[in-house]
Amino acid sequence: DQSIYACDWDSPKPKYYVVEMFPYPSGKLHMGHVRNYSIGDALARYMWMRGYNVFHPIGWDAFGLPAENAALKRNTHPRHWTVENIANMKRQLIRLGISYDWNNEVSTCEPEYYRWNQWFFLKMYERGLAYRKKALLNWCPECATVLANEQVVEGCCWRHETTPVEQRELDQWFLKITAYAGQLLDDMKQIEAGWPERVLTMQRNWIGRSEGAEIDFTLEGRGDRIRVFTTRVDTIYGATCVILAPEHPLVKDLVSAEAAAEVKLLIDERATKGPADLEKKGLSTGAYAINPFSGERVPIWVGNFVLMGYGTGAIMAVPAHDERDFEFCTQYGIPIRAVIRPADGALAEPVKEAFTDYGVMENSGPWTGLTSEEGRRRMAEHAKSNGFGEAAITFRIKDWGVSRQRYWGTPIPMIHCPKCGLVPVPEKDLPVVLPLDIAITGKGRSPLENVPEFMNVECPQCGAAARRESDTMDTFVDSSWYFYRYLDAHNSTAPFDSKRAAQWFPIDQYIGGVTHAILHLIYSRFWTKVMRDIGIIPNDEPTRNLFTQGMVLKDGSAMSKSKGNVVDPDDMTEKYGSDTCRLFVLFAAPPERDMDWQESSVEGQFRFLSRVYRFVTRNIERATPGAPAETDADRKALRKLHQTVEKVTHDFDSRWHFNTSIAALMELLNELTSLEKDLTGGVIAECAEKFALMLGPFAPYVAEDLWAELGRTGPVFRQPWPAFDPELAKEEGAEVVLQVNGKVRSRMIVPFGTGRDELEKLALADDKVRAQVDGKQVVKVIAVPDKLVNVVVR
RNA sequence: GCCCGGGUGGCGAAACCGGCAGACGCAAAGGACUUAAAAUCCUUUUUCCCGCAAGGGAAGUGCGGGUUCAAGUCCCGCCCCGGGCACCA
Repeated sequence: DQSIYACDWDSPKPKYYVVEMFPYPSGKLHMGHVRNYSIGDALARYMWMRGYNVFHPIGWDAFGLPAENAALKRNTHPRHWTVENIANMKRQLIRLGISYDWNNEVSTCEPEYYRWNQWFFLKMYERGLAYRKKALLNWCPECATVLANEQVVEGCCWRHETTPVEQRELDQWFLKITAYAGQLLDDMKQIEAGWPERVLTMQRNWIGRSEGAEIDFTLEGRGDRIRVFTTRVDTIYGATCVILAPEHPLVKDLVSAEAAAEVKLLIDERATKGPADLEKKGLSTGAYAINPFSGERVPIWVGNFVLMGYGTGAIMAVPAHDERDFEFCTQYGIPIRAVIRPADGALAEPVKEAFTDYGVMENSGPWTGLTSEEGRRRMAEHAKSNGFGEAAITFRIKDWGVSRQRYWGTPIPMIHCPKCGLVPVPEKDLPVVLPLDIAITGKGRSPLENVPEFMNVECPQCGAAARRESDTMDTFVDSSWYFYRYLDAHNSTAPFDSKRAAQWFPIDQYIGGVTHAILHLIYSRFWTKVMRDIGIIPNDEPTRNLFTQGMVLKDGSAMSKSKGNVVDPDDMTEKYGSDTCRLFVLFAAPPERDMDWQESSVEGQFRFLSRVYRFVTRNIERATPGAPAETDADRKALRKLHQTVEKVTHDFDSRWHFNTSIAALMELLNELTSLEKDLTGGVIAECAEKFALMLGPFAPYVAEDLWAELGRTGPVFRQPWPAFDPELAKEEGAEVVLQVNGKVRSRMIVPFGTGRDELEKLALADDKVRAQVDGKQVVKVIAVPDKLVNVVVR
């Protein structure tokens, strides 16, 4: 029964659909996956029947584990994939009736995939888009490893809940996604029609563009300048101090030894507390800075709420017009001075709370009287022409830290030479592959460092003894471009064929979970832009349309192994079969909505499929394809059939609400069974055939079976999608609802297209309408042809 | 705090452009078939009121207002649930 999708690369009507696969460590699918796949597979089968060649490939995000490494199958990282697990998963997919082009399977854990990851990395390194720098990172002393921000739970390690996380400064590799921040934002124009609004909003917030100015304050007594970023230059006459982030490089110079200890405390405390429950704290450095606009001398403070990673790491505090500054300055008795008044009000003094809206500038020297908008623009220009600042745009997004001190991941292809410094691995030496014989302890630095055969190399430049970089790449690197590799999974001279990519990209439809809105979906957009700049693809964006399905929830949260709330589809398929299982998840809710796990309606889906099967098999003797319709029942059945085809086709073409498509099929079956004894052979044949075809995308096995029962050959998804005849689908007449004062009182059947005047006349002649209208004055009659008549009385 | 979703029967849901609220399914109740059970089929099923009945009436889509002949749908103001971001200067 299993059909494998094939792909004709030169198809005139190619469609490229990618359905997200997020594999499950044990090699088992859970119901969340079944839902994703049922949606994607139904769509793929439908598109196929509509004459598109659908490329519906499969990939394994293998977390960098070499597939051939039998020694590592167990007791390594729980997310590891193994050969057996992948094979097991394939068996499960086949059992669910989900088919793929196995020839284009991509495994991101294979050396060939490493090769191209590394190739891209080196291209980026050449262009200055990959760089190494010291950065502060979360460090768990117990695990002796770096933690991602998401792995820090309430200041402690996720695995050691009582061990506070420390901040350590480590050399790490970064990809310069910030260089593309503007494009990532601007190019949203190209995709906003096809992406869900909420994903775009999340990305917009994440990129966090803000327009303002950078202004230099001069350090009193030294010529140094402190550059601050502000979105509100217009408030600069209200700046009553300058505040530096604790990590700001100037802080060391400005504070005494004992104050330095306090600064360290500020840094440590911030590392262990979320911003929400961190009080604003700070200390004065004793130094002063000169406001370049007013010439005023203001104190320099250090504040724990100023972030080194955003803007310049220094701010001018304007307590009268910024809530955070207000809070800080009130606490330390720093003066508060209002310089913006509401456009229709007076300057609020004394200042009781920050006024953060735009207004009119006051007490601002020559700028007094300007609006905030004008002030922002003109003061930035002024700063620029006088050499103490300029208009500036700042982004919230930070460079992508790709270093991982883990075994599972593509080795970063760099060499540390004591003489030459950082040396890239020459392209001819790629791929750098992971050693297979390795002990994973879960402790200490990367386990790779304990493997001399891996670590010790000759410097490609000078030949001296050198060491490899032991960091591996974040596995999000793998997922950033896997869907390009699908097009050309076995290419060994390039990541993929550029002509093919130009033909197939952007992806027509990407289907995945919303959980990746700001991780995977932003990284893959970035990667596409880099590949475009390298010159191997023409497109700016990877995906024209994105569909985010809802999660499958159990006990209020998404199914996941760590929560221990997964439901195994095996039990259901064991009992009812995979078609029932698929039908069930599709019927329970429309695909974009979260779905709370409730198994109760599964019986209904099973009954439905059984009834379809019985209806077809018990009537098969009578079916005479091509015979004309004879009875009234025939005509009714045909009408319902064509209405159903219309409905299901429409659902597929517009919004994929498969729950209503399935409901329509159920209605059709109900109608057919109630008319059954009066149906003649021709209609039975047509209905059974089209029913099987429409069932194909949702319940492929039963559909194939019925198709064979009907004596037809060839797989259902190779048949053309059934057409409908709008004439046959038409009801005999329009049912018009008769309302009096907006309440339904009666209804009537009239020929389609009956005019307004005629409708009004008929309505007013209706007994039930007359009973309501009697003795009252008819004020107005609204008639909507083929729909309703509303008689308004007083 | 800000930004997205969502709130409709006992339950999952439908109503796509402002035009019959509750399609379809589950569960429940009653009935048919059966020695019996399972399976299957039929009937009822938003709530309340009037009626022996046929039938009729009223209310009803989180809450309060509004627009309209007509509002689950549009507008204003709230409440609750879920998600994302959160000292971003």
